[in-house]
Amino acid sequence: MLDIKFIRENKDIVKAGAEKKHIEVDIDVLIVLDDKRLELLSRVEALRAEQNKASLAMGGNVEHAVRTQMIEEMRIVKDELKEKEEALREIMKEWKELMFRVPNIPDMSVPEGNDEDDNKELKVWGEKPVFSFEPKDHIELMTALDMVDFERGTKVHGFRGYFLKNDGALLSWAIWNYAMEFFLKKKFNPFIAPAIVNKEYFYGTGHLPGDAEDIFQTQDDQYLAGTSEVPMMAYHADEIIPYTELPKRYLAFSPCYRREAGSHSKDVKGLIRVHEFYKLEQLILCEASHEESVKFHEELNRNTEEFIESLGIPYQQVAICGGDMKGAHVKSYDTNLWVPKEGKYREIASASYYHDFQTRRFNTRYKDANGKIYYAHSLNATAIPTPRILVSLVENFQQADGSIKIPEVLQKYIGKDTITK
RNA sequence: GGAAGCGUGGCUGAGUGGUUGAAGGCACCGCUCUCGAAAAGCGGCAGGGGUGAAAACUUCUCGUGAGUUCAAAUCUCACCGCUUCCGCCA
Repeated sequence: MLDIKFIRENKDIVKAGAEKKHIEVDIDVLIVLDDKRLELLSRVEALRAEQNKASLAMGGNVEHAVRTQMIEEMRIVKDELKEKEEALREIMKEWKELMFRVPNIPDMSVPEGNDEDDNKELKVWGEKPVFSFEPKDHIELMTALDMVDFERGTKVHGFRGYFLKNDGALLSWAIWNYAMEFFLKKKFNPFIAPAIVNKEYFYGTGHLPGDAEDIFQTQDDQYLAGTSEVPMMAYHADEIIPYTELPKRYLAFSPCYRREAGSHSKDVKGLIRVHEFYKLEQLILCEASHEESVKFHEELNRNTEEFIESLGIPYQQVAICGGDMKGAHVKSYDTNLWVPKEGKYREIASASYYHDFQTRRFNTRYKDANGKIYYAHSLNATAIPTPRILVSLVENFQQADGSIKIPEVLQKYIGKDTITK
């Protein structure tokens, strides 16, 4: 959410931002609506002031006749007040809907573009493996090694279902344990977050109203979070944090649920795109400074890079272009891992910052050294998602005999150096 | 799931229709006193919005929402949450 005052004073910047993101929203209509809102608001307040004044007078000793007359007068005020309040409510409904659709302004450094094909490659790391044999995909590899069961997964869970089993399960635990140790060295507080979250908080992160189709819903009007960003941002909703406690640095683990509506034909097989997965997420709340946001954004992104580097998987780093960016984001980097069988990089992690766009919606503020109150800045970045990471892991480290070499850093967590039959 | 009770400021706790945004206490921040500290005394201390250059004026918020009333923290209804007891349960 942007500040309505900012929107009024910086119409052109806001319009240009929406345009860069290819998001349609009529700022002029919003401002006309806001004019009406302010007009009604001041009338409502004037009427209330009258009412309060009379009420105050009537609290004291008043002659009966005067009192009766006052009540009569206030009846008229009341009728108009009711009418104006109703009108204001109607305006506010429309106003809020529009305000939720106004996107955050992308940073100058965000590349122009329409979709993910226009994302800008920033760097590549690692040597792509050269195989002396025809490499297999992760489905074939993991099935042969009895690490995964898609057939029964589909039987039990439905489309996109899977069971991880044996070394597949152990490898997942190894990654979680290693990742916990790795990221906690970066001074995060570890959390396990709920995935069932009240609907209102999805507006805070920007997942609603835009992505409603992609979110599972319970019969109690709670939604299943597709990332712990939602519960972790909601954690400090409606709070004023003392500046001494900033920055807040959280490493949250949670299951993640995504309906993948609209991607029915994409990645229908394997572990790339599933409805239920697990993710360790980095999240930071910091003071309201662009420089701080940029600093932490680079840091979070670098953490992810370092983690992937320690596993030894080749990756590509891209800056998300305007047209591929979500409404709430100021800037995003994606980390894409090499998938040998597909011969391309696939997304594994995403690091973004939001300035105070999310915290305005969550009403998460902090008090600085002078006692002044500001909306905090928020950032988040994937630490590691499972099981998607297994795709690149097993495909890059497969051997001619179908076994999989375990990256050295993971070996102590799984107790072996190779997964064999 | 059933029953009873309860939701007031950072905490505690008064307040059952009219100068109550809310007494008192604690915590916190200034100042006085002191060599310093403690104690004591004095003062300050919620957040949001509107108009305004500012001073200031004004409005909203006592779990949330709706209602009754000229007027609601106080009355009514619904919802949410908490506590205790029973039931069920990893």
